[in-house]
Amino acid sequence: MSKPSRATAADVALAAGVSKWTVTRAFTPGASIAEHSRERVLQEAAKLGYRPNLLARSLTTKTTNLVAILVDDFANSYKLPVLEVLTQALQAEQMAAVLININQHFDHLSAILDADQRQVDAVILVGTDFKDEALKLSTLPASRPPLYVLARESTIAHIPAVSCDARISMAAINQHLWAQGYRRPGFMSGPRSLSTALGRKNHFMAFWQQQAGTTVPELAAGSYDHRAAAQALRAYLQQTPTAERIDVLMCENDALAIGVIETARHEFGLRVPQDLAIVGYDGDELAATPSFNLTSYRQPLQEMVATLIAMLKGRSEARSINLPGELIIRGST
Amino acid sequence: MSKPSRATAADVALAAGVSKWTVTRAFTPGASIAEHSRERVLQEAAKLGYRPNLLARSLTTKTTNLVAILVDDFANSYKLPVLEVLTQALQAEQMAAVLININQHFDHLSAILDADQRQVDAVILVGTDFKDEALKLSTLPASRPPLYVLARESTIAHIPAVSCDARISMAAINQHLWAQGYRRPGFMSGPRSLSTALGRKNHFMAFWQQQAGTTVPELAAGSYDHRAAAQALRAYLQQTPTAERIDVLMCENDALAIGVIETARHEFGLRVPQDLAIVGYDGDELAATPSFNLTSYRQPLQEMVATLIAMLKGRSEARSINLPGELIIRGST
DNA sequence: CATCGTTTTGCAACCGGTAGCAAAGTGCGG
DNA sequence: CCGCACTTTGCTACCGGTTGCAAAACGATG
Repeated sequence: MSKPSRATAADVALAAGVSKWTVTRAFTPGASIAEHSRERVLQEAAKLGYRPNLLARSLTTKTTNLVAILVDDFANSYKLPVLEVLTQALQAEQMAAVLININQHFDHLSAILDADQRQVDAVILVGTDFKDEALKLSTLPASRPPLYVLARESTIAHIPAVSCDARISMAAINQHLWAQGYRRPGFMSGPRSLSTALGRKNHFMAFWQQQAGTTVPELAAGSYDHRAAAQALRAYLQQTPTAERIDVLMCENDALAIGVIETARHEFGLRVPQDLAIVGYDGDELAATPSFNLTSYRQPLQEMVATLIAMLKGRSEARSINLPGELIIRGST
Repeated sequence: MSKPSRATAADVALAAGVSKWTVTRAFTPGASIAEHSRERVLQEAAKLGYRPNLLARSLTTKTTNLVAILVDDFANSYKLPVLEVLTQALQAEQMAAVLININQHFDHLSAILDADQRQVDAVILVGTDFKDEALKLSTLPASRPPLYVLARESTIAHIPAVSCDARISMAAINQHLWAQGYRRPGFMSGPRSLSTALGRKNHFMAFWQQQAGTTVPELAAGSYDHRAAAQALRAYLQQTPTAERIDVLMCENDALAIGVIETARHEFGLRVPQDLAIVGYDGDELAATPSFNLTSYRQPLQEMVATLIAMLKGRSEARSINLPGELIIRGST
């Protein structure tokens, strides 16, 4: 009475004078149905405001067109464009994204189990990694939804990842820094994860070791948070005499780089890039503003997302892929 | 064989030597079931990796514990903390959020219909509004999921909104500006929506009209985008002689304010706050950094979200509510 | 040990669709 | 006007749970 319950296929069938199976067919692209009865059905459906219940459909088709997106790092403003591009690309494929917030109350495992119960078609880890939880992965039911990692190299065998090529990008950055005359580089790292073994840090450090025998000091922020970056820089500057300091700091991403610039300038009065040059990674829009004017390596976000979606739609083989991005040179180096 | 299909309640029932209805009861809090058989069932369920299929459950219970979150403004970095707080609060209630990207390919109406087909329990419009689409709302089926508006006043009758109180916040800001000696204020507005009739702009302008008979010029950015803000400021400064310019600019949110600061400083060489003072709105973390050091009005995000969730869980009456925030005075005024 | 109230369990029906097959309808050649 | 192939429609069964009621088991009481 007060809540007019939704019209069902049976209601439409009655109104259109056909069986409910014919109604389903009218809403199934490519189904075998006479043109005149499809029109009749759609007309009645519109009149009754009928739209197929996707829950019921999913129950039999075993596909929900839902993808879970796991995010654990809301302090990093680059997550916003990632979410934007990802949701738009999914929606273009008639899919939708369930955004799951990973934090101390809700870990990766709970999130995957939860997503699994909701029968999502896939789980995408966005710029996050399992760390030591990787081991627990084996406790997951064998029938869990397929996992993918976006914008971070996968540390877990058999889990495909789409990321920006660390080797190529670091080569471009190092070439630029070397050409600019920098000789005392430092590296600021984010969360410690197993992936560092393959990641940006190692490629960066290997270059300087080979090229000049330099051991690059690591400033460990511990997380991709500008406050953590500030803290790590503070610690380094306080315990390092001016003469021995690095002349350029490569930051694992833009969020760190921005924290570093802020702290270097306003807390230590350093000029960027004269006293300390800074390089970021991601290509966050914020870093492009005149205040920061940060040299950064832009990740090919659109292509990465397109590649990932091709995988999960089965249009392309699911395996880890590294794509090249683009070095954007600005005033911070 | 290759894909071990999920265990169902019937499988667990067989293993535990009970009927499938007993299995359901073991997973239903407060159901009538003997303790020993509950344990037996849970034990077998664990062994088989069984977890109830939420799709099937939702089909009969008519509740999905899914909420659609509609976002149309990914350029505004304040959306990230909003999403963080919102998803966390939902997850604490065993709910999950479907993030829907509103853009030129996918408008509000399509999003609501889509969410409706997925049987979401509610739709939350985050800091967005219908504008002229409000009219089309009547074309929605009467049985659509309940709509809520977060962080924006609702322009549509009967749709509850939880927002930051514009009257109180603007009074605090105006009092501060007046006390600081500013007398020639300007106002930068974002998207034109019907809600402006009730919103920040009118409260701001009304004060200056009453207090000093001043008509406040409006700099219309058209959207909450720092580039649009830059453009609007540029247009204003270029056509206004220095002597006639405003001495303080109230921006409808922090994203605009940041664009304004950037442009004023780096493009026009203006000092903030000496040549032009700036006030923002939201309390975005980014605005707190030394580079911007923006005076802003912090929205009570946690409380707003808690209030909204109380409404949609039916714990509190669903009606529009305005909550007070807090003026944070920094160096930009 | 019969009786009665209470807890626990089983069952038929249903939620709203889809798969796959069988029956009915249609058009065309001979 | 019949037979055949092809299109269209209807139907049974099922997806994996939940609802609400009836039957069974339990346990205390007289």
